[in-house]
Amino acid sequence: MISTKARYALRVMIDLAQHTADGYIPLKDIANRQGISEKYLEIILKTLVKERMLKGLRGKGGGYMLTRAPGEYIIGEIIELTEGSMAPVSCLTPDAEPCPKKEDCITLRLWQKYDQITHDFFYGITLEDLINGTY
Amino acid sequence: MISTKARYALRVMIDLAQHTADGYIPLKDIANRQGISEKYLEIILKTLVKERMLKGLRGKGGGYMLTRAPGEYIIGEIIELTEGSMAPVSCLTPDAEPCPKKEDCITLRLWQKYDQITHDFFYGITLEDLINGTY
DNA sequence: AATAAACCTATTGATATAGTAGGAAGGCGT
DNA sequence: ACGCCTTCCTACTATATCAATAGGTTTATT
Repeated sequence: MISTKARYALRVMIDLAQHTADGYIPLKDIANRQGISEKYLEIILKTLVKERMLKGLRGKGGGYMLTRAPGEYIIGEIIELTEGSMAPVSCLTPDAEPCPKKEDCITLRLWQKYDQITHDFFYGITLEDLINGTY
Repeated sequence: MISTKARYALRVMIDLAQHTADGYIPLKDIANRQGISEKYLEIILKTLVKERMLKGLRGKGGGYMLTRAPGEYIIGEIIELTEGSMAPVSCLTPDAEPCPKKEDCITLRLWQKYDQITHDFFYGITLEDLINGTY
């Protein structure tokens, strides 16, 4: 189940994409529009800034702003960034130690296939697609 | 992320399917073969029995047994039974109260599509497919 | 009667989630 | 220079879920 962190992140990105013309957007505005606690959003935006998904400017007239065009943001990237790996089982996470039962595991292929499907889906859609519904 | 409950359940079902000729299989045998704690497996098998996925027989010579042919078990059913809904977000679970922002929600369609893909994948594979690799 | 097995209720420790609190640092307008 | 606004940073907390454990009761077979 995808947690609020990734869902909120996505909603923030959409919000910013819809207000690119307005320059820097304060966190307060986003939080109000989206009905999310300011303090909690702060944590989420912190990671997005750290990963250069968006930039923040402090002080009066400051706020947040996208660093790329909406079409350049992959939905899968945003989710993985805030949520961690989307792997359906722990043995398929990037940092998982190789499973000793790997060769005999009948379910491994199932999870791998589902992992692939998931990846293909979320990496085939951009923020622009999401907003325009072209997917 | 799919939890151990559903993953263990699947492994138990596979184990039982591979030993259908041996009559009732004691929990201890399954736990030993799969390397899972007996006590924890008990909890999982309890739900599977309650939902008629398999039947248990008490007493000496007892154990667990499938109630259908492996081809009659849908993987998605087994997962949902042990894990609860596979919905990617809480607002898409069967018992979710209708979201007030439903009409404006830009991400709703994304989650619905992914939910559909997930459903199609796991409901298109049976226990028999899983064992034979025919999927 | 002894034994072996499923069945049942309750408890625990660890971890993740969602959110809160308070302040420090930086940039802007007057 | 000063005050204001806003991001940035560290730490804390309550709640829920996950994974597992413990101990006992019932049922069937030999």
